[in-house]
Amino acid sequence: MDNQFALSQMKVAVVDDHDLVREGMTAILASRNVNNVAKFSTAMSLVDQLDAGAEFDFYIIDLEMPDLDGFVLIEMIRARNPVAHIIVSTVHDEIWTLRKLLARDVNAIIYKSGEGNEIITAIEEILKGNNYYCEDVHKALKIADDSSLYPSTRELEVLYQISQGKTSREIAAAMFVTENTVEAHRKALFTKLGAVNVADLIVKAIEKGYIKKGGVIR
Amino acid sequence: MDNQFALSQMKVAVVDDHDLVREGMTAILASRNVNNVAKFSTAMSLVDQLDAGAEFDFYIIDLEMPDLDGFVLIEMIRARNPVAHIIVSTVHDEIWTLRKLLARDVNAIIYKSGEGNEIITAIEEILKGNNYYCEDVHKALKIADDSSLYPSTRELEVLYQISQGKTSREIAAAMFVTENTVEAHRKALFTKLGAVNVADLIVKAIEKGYIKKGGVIR
DNA sequence: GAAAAAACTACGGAAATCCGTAATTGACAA
DNA sequence: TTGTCAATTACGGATTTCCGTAGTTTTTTC
Repeated sequence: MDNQFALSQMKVAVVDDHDLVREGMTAILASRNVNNVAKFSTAMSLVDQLDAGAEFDFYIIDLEMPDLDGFVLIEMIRARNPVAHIIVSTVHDEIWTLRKLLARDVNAIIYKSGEGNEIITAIEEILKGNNYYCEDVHKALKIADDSSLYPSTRELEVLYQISQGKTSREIAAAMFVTENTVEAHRKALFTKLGAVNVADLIVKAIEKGYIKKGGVIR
Repeated sequence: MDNQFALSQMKVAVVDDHDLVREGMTAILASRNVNNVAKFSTAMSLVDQLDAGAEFDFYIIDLEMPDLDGFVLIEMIRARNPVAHIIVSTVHDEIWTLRKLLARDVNAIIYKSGEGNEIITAIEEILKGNNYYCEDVHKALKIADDSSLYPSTRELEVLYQISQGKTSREIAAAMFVTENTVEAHRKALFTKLGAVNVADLIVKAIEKGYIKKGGVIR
């Protein structure tokens, strides 16, 4: 089987609300003779097409879209096309996001900041029967698996409460534990994130993706 | 003078280290028959070309590049081509970024998240002799001009230091003022951002774009 | 079923924060 | 020129954070 030939035969759906990204992705695919590309600026427009009988070999999707949560979209695609090859192109390196994507067994994860032809590599690997996760994903997961650096669930709960402006006393009340316990978790967070005070803690937590802006940690 | 004709005649330089953005921008320009586009993945590769005698009508540049600060690039372009039309395409909505861009009198500011053909609008406006700043820029500046909500320069300096994990005492030493002064600025920040403590202050400051989150993200 | 990790509790004390309130100086604008 | 505003300084006191150290209980994992 000629790989180059197989690649150019693929039907691809690109879902991204950013014009720039959508056009860029299409241009990169076109440079490898992948011309059968359908562009969608909203999640629902793709779902509508699928319900109307459309089928694609690859779905390149963004996680943040105005009309639908990316994870919901993944499940909607899978419901309509169980063997769908799903490639997630994102800017999120939060460990939660990655874990949720792996749990949903997406076929590839690449960052938008990566090299353009990484998308080609991803498609080729999937055609060979492999999954493709970019280098930074592997790195993030490696760090996360090192529990000496990665906060526990309980600690992340405290972290979230801190980010909401709660004091240790308030957090203790909300979590039904003593203030001492909260202080212990707080202490663990400091050492694990290498922070010197709350301000530093919050900055580092956001940098490392433990807190999303305005979001909930799951 | 036919505007459509003028547009398609333009020589454009696109500088962005992201493959996706560079290709996307080029594709959008091509859709309006702007085909004389040179792509640069680093700032210095453009500067080298300029030194070798190249000239462009429009420079579409990103602010964050691995090899050179965006503001430095702007000045290097202007030094080589004083009447250069510079369009900044960015993700930064921090108010001082915008202020610095306006101070350097760039011809257009657009966000990467915006509509694709906004870049066309920008070029057309510049050809008419106007500057073009996207809607969100106007909004950000409007909020910033409401001084009752917007921190002063001095307060922003303190805010930055806080985000670096510095204590009031350390900040006072660094800024050559008393601890009391720092506390006063800190207090003003709290009321202006509506924060209840440092953790909250940092979260809100990042949300509002007063602090950029350096490092890990993207 | 034992070892390891996570979760919880405790406490004393130093350091830093947060709060209210108030006053002075200099610059720039109506 | 008079008034507003940014920037500065001041202080006492309550609250909260931060640090070190140390122990118990529960849950997970091999």
